[in-house]
Amino acid sequence: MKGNDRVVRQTPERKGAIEFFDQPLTDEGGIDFEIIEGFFFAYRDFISDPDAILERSGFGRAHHRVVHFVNREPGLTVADLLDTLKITKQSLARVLKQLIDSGYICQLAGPEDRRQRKLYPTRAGRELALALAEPQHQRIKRAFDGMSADDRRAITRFLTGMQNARDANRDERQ
Amino acid sequence: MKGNDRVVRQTPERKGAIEFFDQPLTDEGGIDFEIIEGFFFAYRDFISDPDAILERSGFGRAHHRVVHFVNREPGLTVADLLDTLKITKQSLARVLKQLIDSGYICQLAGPEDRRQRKLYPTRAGRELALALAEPQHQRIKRAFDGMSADDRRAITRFLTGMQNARDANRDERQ
DNA sequence: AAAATACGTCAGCGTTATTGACATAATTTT
DNA sequence: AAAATTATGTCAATAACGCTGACGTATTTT
Repeated sequence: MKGNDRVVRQTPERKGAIEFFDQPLTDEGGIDFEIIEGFFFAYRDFISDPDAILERSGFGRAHHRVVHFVNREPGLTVADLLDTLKITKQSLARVLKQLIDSGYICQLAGPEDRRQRKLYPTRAGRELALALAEPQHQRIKRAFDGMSADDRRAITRFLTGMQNARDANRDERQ
Repeated sequence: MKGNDRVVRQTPERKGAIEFFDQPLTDEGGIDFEIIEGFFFAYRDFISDPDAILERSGFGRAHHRVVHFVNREPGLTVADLLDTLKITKQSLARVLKQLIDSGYICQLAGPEDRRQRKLYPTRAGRELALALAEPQHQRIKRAFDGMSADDRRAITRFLTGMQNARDANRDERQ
């Protein structure tokens, strides 16, 4: 942190000096605040599109993720899904149950290991996934507008680079 | 959606045919599922860094956002903050109160309009904001590693393009 | 036969968000 | 000056989504 040049002292209600800062935090230590904020706003707006659709079905973001990944990889097991989402099975339980009960996802016992529940989207489930992806696709298309192939590759690289190393060995959760 | 080539029918427990899809959703309608997922994973991991720090102080993500924006724009009013965060004042209330009570943020009546509460970070507040930004900065640096200036510009453009148009006229919330 | 695994479920809790209603102080309008 | 509006604070109830702990059941592995 820089020196005290940014510090101001005042005595509100005559109750002893309170030290506070009145200068914007901009580039202390070369930190990319623009990117940090840009990421926050971009993600929030990105997620708000499907939110509006989900509301009509009485679902939330958690349902979105489940529908998305089950469509992306039909036949994945509950354990696979937990591993992808990094949540507990108790958190998944309610959401998954609702999606199954509403007919968006169905379960089939694993052919080799019958303890497993392999998850598949129904037609409604596939249509929901597509409907939810559509506005996000449009938003991405708009953001990509006028960009070169190099630029687009850079963005994919960036998104990958921002992620934690995809763990080879699953971490064991409860 | 494409034809029925991806549809499979089975009769689990002999209870009538259930239609489900067993092929991964990949590029239906040219949708960028990689980017959609990349954004999800990237943001989740990006946010997880400060989470670990916040936990120690007993704070959450909501506190993070408040501390961040108050540091970015000292002297902003409660209304400004609500407008930036797009949450209700009731949601902000508890979080802001905790930050004030813990000495991270202080309030001063507006000099022109004394109804306003202008928000400023204390020294602890500034230090917290910097501590929270640090791991995010490192992550961005890592993702940017080996990228050209053009590439980096593309990413900034992308993050801006993904955002909703910054509303000139505030929407009135409760 | 015993242990481990995959999954489901009950019960309780915390954080963050919501809506609605109302209070207070300060400013603006009439 | 009185009335209306504005900025903020607060009480109460509710919901979504995550957590931990504990236990049950079917199936597979040892």
